[in-house]
Amino acid sequence: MMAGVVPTGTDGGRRERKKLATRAALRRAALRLAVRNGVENVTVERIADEADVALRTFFNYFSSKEDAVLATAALGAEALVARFRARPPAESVLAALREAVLEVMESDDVAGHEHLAVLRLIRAAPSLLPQQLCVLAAQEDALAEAIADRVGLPVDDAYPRLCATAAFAALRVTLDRWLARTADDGDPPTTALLRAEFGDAVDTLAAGLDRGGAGS
Amino acid sequence: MMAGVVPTGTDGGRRERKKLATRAALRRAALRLAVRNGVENVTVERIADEADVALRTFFNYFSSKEDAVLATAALGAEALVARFRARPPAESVLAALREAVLEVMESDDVAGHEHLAVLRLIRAAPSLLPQQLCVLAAQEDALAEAIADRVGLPVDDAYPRLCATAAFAALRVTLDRWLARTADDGDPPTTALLRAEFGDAVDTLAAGLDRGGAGS
DNA sequence: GTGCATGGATGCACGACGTGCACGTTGGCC
DNA sequence: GGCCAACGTGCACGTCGTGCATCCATGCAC
Repeated sequence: MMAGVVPTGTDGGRRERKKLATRAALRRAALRLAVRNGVENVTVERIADEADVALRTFFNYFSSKEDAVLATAALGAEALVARFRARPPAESVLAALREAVLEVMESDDVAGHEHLAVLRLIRAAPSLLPQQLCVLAAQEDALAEAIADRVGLPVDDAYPRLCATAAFAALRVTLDRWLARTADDGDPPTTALLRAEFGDAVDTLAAGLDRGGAGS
Repeated sequence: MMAGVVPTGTDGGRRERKKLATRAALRRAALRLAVRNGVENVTVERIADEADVALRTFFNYFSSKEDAVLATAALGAEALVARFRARPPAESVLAALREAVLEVMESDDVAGHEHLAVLRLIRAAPSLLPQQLCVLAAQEDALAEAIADRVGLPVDDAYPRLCATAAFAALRVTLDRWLARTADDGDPPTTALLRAEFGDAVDTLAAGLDRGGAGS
């Protein structure tokens, strides 16, 4: 009965596709429930029900509900590193980084909207902060490697790591301030504003971070 | 019978002192057990026993065993901010920060040794990483405020936050690389080496972090 | 010193979490 | 069709974290 119309799928078989689908369903269920009810008021059992799998199955994919919610954030961070790698090699590190950030935030795919939701969620839920920082820290490794490739340094050099860490730090601060305006003002901040703010932060890093003391 | 020789203690009464003592006992018990048996193999109940209090009492002071272990790290971070504030106002931000870090690491008080133990512990126990990053993030606020005071900027300016975050990021990278040498070599790395490494990181931040692409 | 109010320590109970284990089912492959 | 590996599921168990009621030490007023 038409078996094998898509012999093994475009990626690697039905099994793989089902796994991916289950993981995505859990990730989205977690995000949806967390946005609707607040992270604290969501149980893992509820997430599993929403994704129509058993409680036990949830733990085959994520180790906690925070992990599931932040999987969306992790996707965004991975996308950022990928875009950074795709920037023209002639661009300087910080310029490529600035453009990569804006590409991700301006992208209209579903992941972009979900990513924004997670960022807002983290601001409202301090219990997510530790794991989010951990997600960023994990991507720092990937970014450091990408930076090392770009400038032609060995991966164990100090510069790539320092640059990657500082870059994510700047991104975190900028996003935090940008999102704070969302809370204050009614309308969502524009990507143009984000471009300006993150551009300033990057310029500050590029120009040298030090300043004299005593208000000079 | 000699009541009131130390009328209310030097700080604020017996109650206050007992609370502080219990908190310190729990903090140290958690650290000691974690170092000896590994963080994963320590239960909250064991920590409470070691500190000679009830299990329930533990949760009156800390919300998790990670919290208790990292309380030591938090002390170190607070000390760092305090030393930064105490540096001569004429020093630039990054110079004061470099000296403050070295002061903390070179201080011979007990807290210094405990702090080192925690740092080593975190490297070996990924489960502590999220909360450690959270501890640092919490101190970023205090450091940002101190930086704002030093350079004479309002606390809601972007520079103090960016600088504080980047500074902690640099500190984290440097300490990580410094501690990695401890694992490789047999002997513990010297503070002189730390001074050199963190000095380099700070110089890099001060000189401007950007670099051209294409290996130029 | 005596009684009283307050705040911390403790025990208890309960829901949630996270994991090891065994079993059934399904997909992949000959 | 038949075998095998991988996945989903239920079960049990230890741990976690918290609300609540209770007991006791402390500090205070007199």
